[in-house]
Amino acid sequence: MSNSRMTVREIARLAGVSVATVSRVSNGTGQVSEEMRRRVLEAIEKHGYRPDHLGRALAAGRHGALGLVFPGLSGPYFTELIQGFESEGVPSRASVHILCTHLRSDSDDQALEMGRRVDGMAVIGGTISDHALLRLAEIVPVVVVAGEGPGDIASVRAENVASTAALTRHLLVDHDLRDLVFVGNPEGSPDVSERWAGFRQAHHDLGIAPPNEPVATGLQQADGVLAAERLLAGHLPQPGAVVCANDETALGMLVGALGRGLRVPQDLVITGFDDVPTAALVTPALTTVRQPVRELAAEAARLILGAVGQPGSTPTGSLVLPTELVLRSSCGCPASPPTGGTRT
Amino acid sequence: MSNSRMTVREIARLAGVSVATVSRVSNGTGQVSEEMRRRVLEAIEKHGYRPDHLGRALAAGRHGALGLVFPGLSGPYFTELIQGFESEGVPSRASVHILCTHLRSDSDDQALEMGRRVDGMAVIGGTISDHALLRLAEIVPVVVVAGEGPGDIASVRAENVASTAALTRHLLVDHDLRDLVFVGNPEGSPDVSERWAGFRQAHHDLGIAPPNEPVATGLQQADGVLAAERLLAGHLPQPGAVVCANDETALGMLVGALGRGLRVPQDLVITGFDDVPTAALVTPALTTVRQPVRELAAEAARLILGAVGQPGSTPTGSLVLPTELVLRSSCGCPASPPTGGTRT
DNA sequence: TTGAAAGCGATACCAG
DNA sequence: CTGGTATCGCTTTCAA
Repeated sequence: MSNSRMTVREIARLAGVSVATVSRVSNGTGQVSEEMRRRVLEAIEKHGYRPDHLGRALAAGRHGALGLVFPGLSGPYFTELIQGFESEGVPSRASVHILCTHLRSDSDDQALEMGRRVDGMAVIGGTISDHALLRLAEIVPVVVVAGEGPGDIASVRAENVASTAALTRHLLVDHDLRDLVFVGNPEGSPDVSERWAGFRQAHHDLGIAPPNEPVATGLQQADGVLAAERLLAGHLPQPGAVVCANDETALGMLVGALGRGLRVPQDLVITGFDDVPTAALVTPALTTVRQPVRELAAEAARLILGAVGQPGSTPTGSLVLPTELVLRSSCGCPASPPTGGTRT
Repeated sequence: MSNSRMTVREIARLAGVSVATVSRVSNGTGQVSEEMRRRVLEAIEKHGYRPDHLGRALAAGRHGALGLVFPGLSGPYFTELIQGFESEGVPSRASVHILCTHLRSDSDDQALEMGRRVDGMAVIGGTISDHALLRLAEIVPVVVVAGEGPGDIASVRAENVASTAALTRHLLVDHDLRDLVFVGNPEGSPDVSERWAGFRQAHHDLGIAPPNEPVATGLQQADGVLAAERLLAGHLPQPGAVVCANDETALGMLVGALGRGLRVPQDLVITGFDDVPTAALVTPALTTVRQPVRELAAEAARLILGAVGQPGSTPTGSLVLPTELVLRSSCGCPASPPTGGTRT
């Protein structure tokens, strides 16, 4: 019944009409008499005809697809990102291509190649070179997510500096902690770089001696566990608090600390960033900064989709979404804070 | 310099040759004189021409893309899966489309829609209906990953039953544990269903009273933390060991237990499944079953790619990849076992 | 070796 | 309303 080798021409022949009429019926465009419509619909139904995507795309000059380029790190952050992006594409019937550059050296070329297969792209900050980004923007609408692009390429990101500074200040002032250490690699991504900046800024603003170099590590949970080992096992002076670049690392750090018999927050204060689902559930619950990841991705998709129509109109401007300080017990705050968070 | 609006015709005109020659040069097919080749290459270079993907795909009758359908759960498992799949596609210059059904009701339709945009698809077991799978197989080569398809649709999965049974037996016999509880929802996915079966089988084989109903929960870390609450907070009889459906849940359970002041494995034994990176790093290290997730995805991609050439030749047969029992300390085994694991 | 022309599958303009 | 036909960008016979 459903032969997938059906074409407009075949259906037209079978229904005894022209291809133009078939096209009109299958797209609901133009005016078609009831009689014709019935005949065509019947033939379509009977043979299970579905217009070929390639033919349609070629004629329309659109791929009906969006691209997403990310480094390929695992974890809830990226999954959330993908889903936010993808769900925004659904209404526009745009499918999503993904590309995990995964530290490969030919990432630039691959991204460029993807640029010829989609109508627009979102690129996570720090995954490909600025040069490639610029070239990409000549081909399709591009927006940088969680980072900043060169030139006036649009970007969507979360507020990092002020919120991390607020978090750090909270530790320094409200809990009177000292010797904080930052866990994360500022070189690794724009996000971490900004958080590290906020961390230092808080120290500076309060006239407190600048912190030591960060413990440069990855953003996965395993990296957090490893960092815990490096930080807590040795005979080094124990830190007063550990400010992690994201929740995953913080969670890894928490497991590492707990597994070592340390009490959190009594023996060690730990904070994260993101507010992933697990953060609120662990004991002690993780103090962190909530970031609207899904929104970030959705906003990026919207920006791109909006520019797809007008040729040459790559979106511009940079959008910074607000974040929210979420005080829980891993920093020493009472278990049930009066409010879910403080707007930054 | 690099106008993206270049077409074969333009280049042909500019180089003073025919479109056929341009095509031959840009694809390296056929015989072209050195002189012509030089002229064409020059024009291509000068104007930054790159053949349009749509035109090429339409002419070739191929999309140059593969599809991956998954439920949309977060975590290292799926990321690993995506990357394994994607990296296998790269050599064949096939890009990857993804679709997170995310429990949506129209998943079947969306998957079918995707079927018309790719050359082949991998579908995670349990994400779409058998009916849809069958229809999909009429359109493109399909393989089910981590599950079993209807009819003779190919499938690639890891060995679940025997390995979970071996793990359970280890707990029951070597550690003389009783009152084990299984955490995971057998209805949720084929994988979990098989693991639950292995869990029961071990009890049966040893003539031990069958276990209680499983604690049906999701596969994310947060679900594990929640399960810990449900299981450990009440006044219910405490379980002798918790066999989790995957590492993520187990890790969540571990944090939950540790955060409650329980000692693992002295007060509670916890095991997982997958052997994600974090599993080996936490304290105590997690006893689990190693599963070759990346290989699973790569194998699926290979199967699909192999069938793309021959029309109508959907791959068949089911491949079951071996898993490996990894004994670490969360079950009570000594911290450094002599061997990394035992082949199942 | 090279070029003219016929598709690939669908859309849309322009007459009728 | 309906049908013929040019077009989208590229590949690939088929002759020359």
